[in-house]
Amino acid sequence: MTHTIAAQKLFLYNTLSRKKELFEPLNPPHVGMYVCGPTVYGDAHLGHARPAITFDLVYRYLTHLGYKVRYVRNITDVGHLENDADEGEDKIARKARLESLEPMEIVHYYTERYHHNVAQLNVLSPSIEPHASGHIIEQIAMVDKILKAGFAYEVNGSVYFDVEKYHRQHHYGILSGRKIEDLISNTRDLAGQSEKRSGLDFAIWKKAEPAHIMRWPSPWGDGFPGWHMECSAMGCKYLGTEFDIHGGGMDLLFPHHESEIAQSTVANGKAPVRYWMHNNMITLNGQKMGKSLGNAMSLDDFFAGNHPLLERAYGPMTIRFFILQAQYRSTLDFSNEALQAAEKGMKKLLVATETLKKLQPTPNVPDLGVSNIETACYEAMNDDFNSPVAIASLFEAVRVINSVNDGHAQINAAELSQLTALMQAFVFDIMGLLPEEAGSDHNLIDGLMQTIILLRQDARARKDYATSDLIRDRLKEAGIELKDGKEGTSWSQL
RNA sequence: GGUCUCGUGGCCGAGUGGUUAGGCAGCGGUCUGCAAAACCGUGUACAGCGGUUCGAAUCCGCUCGAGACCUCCA
Repeated sequence: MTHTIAAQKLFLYNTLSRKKELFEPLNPPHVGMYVCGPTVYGDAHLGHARPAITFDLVYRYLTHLGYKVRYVRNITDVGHLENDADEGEDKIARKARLESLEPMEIVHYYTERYHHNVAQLNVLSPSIEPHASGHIIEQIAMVDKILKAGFAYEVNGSVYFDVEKYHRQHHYGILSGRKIEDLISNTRDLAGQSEKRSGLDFAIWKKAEPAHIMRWPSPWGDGFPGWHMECSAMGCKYLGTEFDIHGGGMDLLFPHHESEIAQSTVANGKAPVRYWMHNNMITLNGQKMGKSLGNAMSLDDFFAGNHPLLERAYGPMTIRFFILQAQYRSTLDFSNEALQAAEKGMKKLLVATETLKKLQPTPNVPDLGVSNIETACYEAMNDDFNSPVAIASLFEAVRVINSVNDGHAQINAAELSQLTALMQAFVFDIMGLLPEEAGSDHNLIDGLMQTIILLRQDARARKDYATSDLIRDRLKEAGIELKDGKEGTSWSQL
């Protein structure tokens, strides 16, 4: 078999080194992967689909190669402040206040909606999905460790990480490439309002004001953990003090991931992550799509076509394919034209997988080059998950399938089974595309259609084209397309 | 202002020293009663200017343009 760990050398781009590196897990065949999940205070938008699908692809491909992946994707439900400089209101708490709900009602509601959306995108469920609010004890323990190590200080019930002290012994900026001198000079002056010794410092535990609902007792009084703490604490709990892959959006690179490294390094005595992976943003008219920018398009709106910029609705698989047609480290600009092109291309690919099932092998015919296509698919994926190049190769396979189906080429039995396995692996298992839902009443419709087709056949035999065209046109209006092929007429839903 | 990334044909999007990316759209052909689908063929693409090189979209420099991060964001 070609798709084994031993046979494939996987290179991935490590943000830490800014280079593509050979992937060598700490404890093969096990792989630990942590990905920053959503803060559940609002509906998931197109931007959330990017990391969900990107790391779903990583998860699926690693699994395909034979790795045993423990995939942890968290739910942020506490500590993520609205404005910050570590001064704003908690995002969840704010939403709860605005809607007069318990914070956990907000969390539950949006978590379920997130789950529903990513399931629509055929994103596999992670191995573990920890909530920040369920790991307060672990976070307190970590804050305590950092304090004891001397890299944090308590002020008035809050605990802050001392970035400058950390930087004297380690390297703050190792991930983002930032220079601490620049950071110091660029940090907003808080005009002495802050308890922090330096604007660079960040809260790892925050005192809860009396009105603050989301609060837990701690050695420093009632409060809540700082946002960066959760990933450090939960990553460590489920994947160990050092694990293989940490993923997330590029916008989390600084300060979130940089601070995670600092916290974990101090608490555990070593850098937590070997390979950092960051997906790029989805843009709208060239500008990043983001909640705070007010240009986010929710996934529900997308699937329903309810947005002024949408010419019509797009299915979840169209969005998945659209995202996979760009390499995850490139920005991807939204447009109706691009989405419609993606939709057509995907349909062509999926139809070919159906056509493939009907192909018959021919004895003693030369190879059509399926092995080359297979090799190209693996090489693309091994090159930092280059899904667009892999998809380009799959279209080569589509050409082969259709040529055989049209009788322009013949395929031998060995290649036919190789091709079948290849398409199953890459289209469905790795890319995670789903065939169009046939619907539970497909058999009923097919029965009706066969009758209609028979009647139309009769009309055509009599050269009564007015009738045959009327049938075809009316069906098209109803969403069913007829195609007259050599071996009779077939139908498909538009 | 600082740090960084990017600018590829009508649209999207790979490639990163010499060799076809691919999809969508367009054009021509085959097939078809006509279509659709499919197949075959078809595009003086690499922001501009200069440099390195036998050779640059690919390396270097400058110019212009766009974006990201530096504050919450996937």
